[in-house]
Amino acid sequence: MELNPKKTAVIFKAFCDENRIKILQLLIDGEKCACKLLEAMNITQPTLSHHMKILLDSGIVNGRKEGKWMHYSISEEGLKKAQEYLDYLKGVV
Amino acid sequence: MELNPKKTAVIFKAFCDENRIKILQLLIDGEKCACKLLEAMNITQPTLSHHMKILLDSGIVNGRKEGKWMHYSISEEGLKKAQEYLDYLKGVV
DNA sequence: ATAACATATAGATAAACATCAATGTGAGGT
DNA sequence: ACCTCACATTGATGTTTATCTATATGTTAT
Repeated sequence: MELNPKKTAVIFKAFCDENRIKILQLLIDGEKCACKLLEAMNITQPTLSHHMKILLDSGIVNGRKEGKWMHYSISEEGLKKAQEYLDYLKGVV
Repeated sequence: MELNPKKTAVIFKAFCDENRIKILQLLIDGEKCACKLLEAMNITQPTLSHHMKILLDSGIVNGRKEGKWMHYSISEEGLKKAQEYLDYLKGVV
């Protein structure tokens, strides 16, 4: 079980900002490139870039570069880690 | 499913601070009063009070007043909501 | 009623964070 | 080589958050 408080906090940073929740929502139906996310969000390109960095650092989102484009998708593995922590709190683990 | 980005962010605020993760860790083995949490943490009493408020607002922690003492415990229901959101992201729901 | 205790609230401050405009980087296309 | 496009990085700014000291509130014991 993940017991390091700092690391755990970094994982859940993914979910504690309104715009990042919106971004995750957009990724539910599969991988999207940054440009698609940008046009769906009401923020500037550098702000999106900032949020994507936090999402990558959290492990909740995967990034894949293809030519000029950056493709983002939800990480099953990252989600699993977050779920494992919640299970741990629940006393399941 | 919880779809409101703002509300979802409030739930997960519980987990995105190092000290709150430590507090949740202390609550895993059952209900504890604020004074017990305080002596286990390296923060002042008002700072603990501040974090407990955020944890209550998130729904992840329950509070119960008994005389002078305030007893806190992890909320199964709150955790369930958080888990449902992660399941939703996973495409389970 | 008074004192002591547990917790909350108010107010101040510093650090962290979200945001933007401007600029840098690196990949294709001409 | 040059230009354009997609994205990242930098630097500045305002807002939010974490933290503290001081004080208020409410409960119990004397």
